[in-house]
Amino acid sequence: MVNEPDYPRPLATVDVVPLALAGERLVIGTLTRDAEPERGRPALPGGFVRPQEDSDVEAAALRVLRQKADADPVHLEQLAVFSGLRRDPREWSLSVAFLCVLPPEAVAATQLDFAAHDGLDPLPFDHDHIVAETMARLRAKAGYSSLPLCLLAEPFTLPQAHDVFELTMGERLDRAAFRRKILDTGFLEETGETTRPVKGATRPAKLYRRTQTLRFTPRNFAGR
Amino acid sequence: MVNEPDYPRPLATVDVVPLALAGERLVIGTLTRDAEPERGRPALPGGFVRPQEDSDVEAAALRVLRQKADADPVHLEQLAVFSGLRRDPREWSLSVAFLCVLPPEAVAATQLDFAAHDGLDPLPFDHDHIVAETMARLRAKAGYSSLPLCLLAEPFTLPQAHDVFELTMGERLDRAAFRRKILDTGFLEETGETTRPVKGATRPAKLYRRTQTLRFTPRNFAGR
DNA sequence: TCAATAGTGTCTGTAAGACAATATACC
DNA sequence: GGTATATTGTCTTACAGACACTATTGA
Repeated sequence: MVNEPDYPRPLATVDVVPLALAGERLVIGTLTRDAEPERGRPALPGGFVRPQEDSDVEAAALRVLRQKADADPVHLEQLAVFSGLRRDPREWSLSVAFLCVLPPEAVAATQLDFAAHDGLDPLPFDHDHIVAETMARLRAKAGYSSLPLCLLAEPFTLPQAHDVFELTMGERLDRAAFRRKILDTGFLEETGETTRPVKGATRPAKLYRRTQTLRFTPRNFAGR
Repeated sequence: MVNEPDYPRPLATVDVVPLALAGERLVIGTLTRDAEPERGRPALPGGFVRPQEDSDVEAAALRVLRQKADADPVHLEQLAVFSGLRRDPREWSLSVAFLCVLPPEAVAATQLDFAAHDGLDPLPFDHDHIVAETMARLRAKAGYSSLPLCLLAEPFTLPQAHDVFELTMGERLDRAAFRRKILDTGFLEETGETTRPVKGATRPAKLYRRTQTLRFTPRNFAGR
């Protein structure tokens, strides 16, 4: 398994798609590249896998985020491997892409430049493709997991949760149905606190935090 | 992006989890390793990524399957990347694992040794872990995709489809509900033929084949 | 009191699960 | 007709979507 002298090793990298909530917008973080190729252009944060430093590829992604962007994710998950000559035609490479959720504070507090996910300027390499797959994954998981909640700063209200689900799914959700369902899942627990009305006179909302589990039981295709 | 002389490149491999249907059983294919380490033990088919031969990691997986196992998959999809020192403690490596569905004929016609997925002897490296994640993925996708149909030889009957979904999901499915749903999805088309009764006297069943699309719309968490 | 937002109750249609009934083959 | 399997019909229940109603705050 270890010796295969005839074959050169491919370049192995990680690329991170940093997602965050900025007001009413879902935004994606980029960094201006400081090395060739594509030096000076914004691109997804990424870097080489360093076997001597990184215990695994997740650790490599975290290192890249911390070192290059000064960012700490709420959630990080493998998206897929993108490989071949697509990225840099000069050399075959293999990149493990990660979907990364940052807290809303990160929009102001990191080295990243954020832009609306649907208003990004074209990115170099295959990064547009990686972003598209990330958005598809996020939307899909909004259908059967609590992933969108990671975008919110805790504690949050049910209307906020409702809004972030609408945003990530890209469709209207009935308020009453949403509340019933998400409260049934056990993903939320009340903090006991409520908001104090900000703008004038409105009813205060109960505050919640996430419970541990990120996922919940998906519905079955063919019944039970 | 290309030059980073200070850091050695990790070993990049692919590992394939070959799934097939053998009678009433879901089986997994292994090969006896012909190289160190773990020489002589059965393990998942795998091999090095060869940038000069393989256009991407999917191509690498296909090459490994064809060259080492003489097998041609009906379906191949990335499962995840497993990385670090887990596999071979002697060297950090990065393996892209693939879920692979073989047709039932492959059980007799390939170099692979097949064993029931729940009766496998312990495999070397982290292969048991990879198999476990594969089975979880298969089960999950049975809930919202037509993936299990790839396990069947075409044409097939609705009772056969029903059985393979029960098998992959690990639970009983109501026959009538299953038929209603899967016919609604548009994943099946009638061939116009029917089976001829094999054992004595039974009603013939209509025969179907898969339509192109592998996936269908998942149900939404929070409604529409 | 009003305005604004949070939260609940109720009706309805759809679809899944249970299960019985019917259909079609060969003996 | 009898048996075995395929296929369909029906009833019930659960739940999502629609939507209106109530609750709670500060002005």
